[in-house]
Amino acid sequence: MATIKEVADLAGVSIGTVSHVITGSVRVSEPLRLNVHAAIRKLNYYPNHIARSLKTRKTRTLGIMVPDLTIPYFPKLIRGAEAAARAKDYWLIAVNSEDNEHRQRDLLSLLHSQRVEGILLVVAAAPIPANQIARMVEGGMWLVCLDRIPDRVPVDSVSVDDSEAGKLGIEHLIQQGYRRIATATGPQALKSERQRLRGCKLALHEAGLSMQKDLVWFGNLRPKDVAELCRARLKSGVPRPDAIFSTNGPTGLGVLRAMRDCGLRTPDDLAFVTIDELACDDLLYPSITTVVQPAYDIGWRAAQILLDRIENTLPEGQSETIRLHARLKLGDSSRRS
Amino acid sequence: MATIKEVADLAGVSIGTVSHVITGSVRVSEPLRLNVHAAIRKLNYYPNHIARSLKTRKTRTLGIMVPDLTIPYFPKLIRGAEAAARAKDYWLIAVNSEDNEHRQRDLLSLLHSQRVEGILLVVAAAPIPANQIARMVEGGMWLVCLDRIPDRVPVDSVSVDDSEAGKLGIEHLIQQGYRRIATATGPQALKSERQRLRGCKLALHEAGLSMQKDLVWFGNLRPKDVAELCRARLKSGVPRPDAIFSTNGPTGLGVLRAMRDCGLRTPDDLAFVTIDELACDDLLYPSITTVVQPAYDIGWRAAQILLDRIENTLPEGQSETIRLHARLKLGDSSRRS
DNA sequence: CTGTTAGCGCCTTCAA
DNA sequence: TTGAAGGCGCTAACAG
Repeated sequence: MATIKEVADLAGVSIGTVSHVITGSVRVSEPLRLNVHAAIRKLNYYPNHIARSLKTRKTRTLGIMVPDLTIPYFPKLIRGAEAAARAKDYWLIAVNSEDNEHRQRDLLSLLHSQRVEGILLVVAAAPIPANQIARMVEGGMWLVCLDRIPDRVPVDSVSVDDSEAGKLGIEHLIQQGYRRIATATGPQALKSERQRLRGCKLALHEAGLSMQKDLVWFGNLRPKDVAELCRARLKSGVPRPDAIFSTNGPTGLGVLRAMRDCGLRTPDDLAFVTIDELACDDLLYPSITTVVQPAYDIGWRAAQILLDRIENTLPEGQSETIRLHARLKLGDSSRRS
Repeated sequence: MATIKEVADLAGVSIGTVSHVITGSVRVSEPLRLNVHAAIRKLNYYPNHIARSLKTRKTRTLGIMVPDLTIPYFPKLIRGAEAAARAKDYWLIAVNSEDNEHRQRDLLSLLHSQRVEGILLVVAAAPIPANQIARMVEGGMWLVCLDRIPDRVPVDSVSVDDSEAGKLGIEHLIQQGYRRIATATGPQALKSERQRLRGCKLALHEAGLSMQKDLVWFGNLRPKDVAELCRARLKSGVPRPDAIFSTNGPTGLGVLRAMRDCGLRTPDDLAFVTIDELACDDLLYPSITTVVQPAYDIGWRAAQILLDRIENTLPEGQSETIRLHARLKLGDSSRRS
């Protein structure tokens, strides 16, 4: 691969001049500039970012780590973050923790070693190793948590207002006349899931109902597992709920599969609402009522904060906490039966 | 951020010794080794990959560029590639071209500048700038094309056997008794789409049918546009097809939306088959018959080839061309009506 | 305006 | 087994 020296030799100038042309930091006379550009093209020269970064101690690169690219929510997050990064001439590299805390640790090191200037992190759903994050921040790396917010770690964070999202869904079901509402939720290691569940409880209480123990179904983020769990609940002797509320997308998918497997139809047999849009939910018949998270915005806002941190335009010593509103998208699955 | 020098000072050794401990390339006595490790931990030291790469001229990093992370097919590709990379202790960074050729050019430069050791590329669907790719390869960058294969560029490539995939779908519909089959296809700038269409034609001919001009619907990869196109076709005076075959996922989504909007049900009103799995297609009612591409495998194989190139274990001067088989996944949407 | 030069942090001979 | 030193390719003073 061509180096700046080869370009300089071919153009008959010094490497300094080539560098000036490339960075545009110093004026260079037109003829030399053209010479240099010609040489660059002829040699198919690409500046070595690695060397540049070593020198400037800047990479203009952000990292984003998500648990699973195949959950539609995360690509949306990434697109939002990417747009914000690009607008400030940063670029974004994405990596995948697969909800594995060891992999998360390794990838955090990797990103750190690659000297990304900041990290957008959706923590892995494992028992969250708060110290991984704390160490990172102490190590001088800017970090913004998205979507899933770790407990007890003072760190910038952007997510949907989880409690509100849960409340929104349950309130809607209550308003539609449902009373025996089951809640299917994900890993309680995640604060976001706990908060959503809290929102559900709140909504029930405000309506003079209580959250029945046998109607809270603790699942995980694997639709297959959730489906199995739900099939058991839906088949068991006890009276069926008249509605199911799911606190996240993958869990919701599992619920829907279980309903299909049990031959139950929504909303005729029981209503269904979920937090997080399911892929192609508009094509499902009947369509699904959804508490929509502003995924793109969350990614965008988080990247904004990260960039502000990097460029030092945010007051230090206090962390930003942004909670965006969820929105109810009505479908047929929660029609009054 | 701590440097190797600080670690050396704290541990009371030279930077050479620290380097030896880290790389493990030279034996270091146990006590010193422990000293060094203690210092590393105390300083929260992360080796600077940038400096290391500059020195070793190796980054152990692969890049993958896809057009759109929100199309479910691509994350699967990425996971496969990531698995293969990880197995050889490489890591993979993903970027997004948004099917924009300018962005593709910039990102290719960026990846090159970042000195990734090879690139997995799903080309943007724009009029494919073959010279972008050729230049890259001439510039000494290893490149493997996935899924969408550019014309006339000798480059390693891995994809599904497109013609076969098209043939598979149409043959199935014919076998189910459908005769008036419309084909909805994507951008013809993509060789893969042309090949798939060719496969369709082939299957029709072999069955003694011909491909009618008014039954080939040229769409794109935006479901919204496709839906509009299809609505027009389905409403127009001419007799409706008795089946629709879509040559890719996003196009297929558009077809389904159009059918829904027109109040047409599958397979009662017309049958439907698509290449590429739709998200949660098992939940759609009725379920969709799909020509499934081995997405994970494609990513995996492509990364394998790329790594083999990098490690120089593949004969030079000829390019690998891998075509994997598609598989028919039966659903209800193509039941004999 | 152009050229020279001193590192950025690390790895890797080579010598001790 | 350990340390010293050169240099990877580039940028940013600084000198000319």
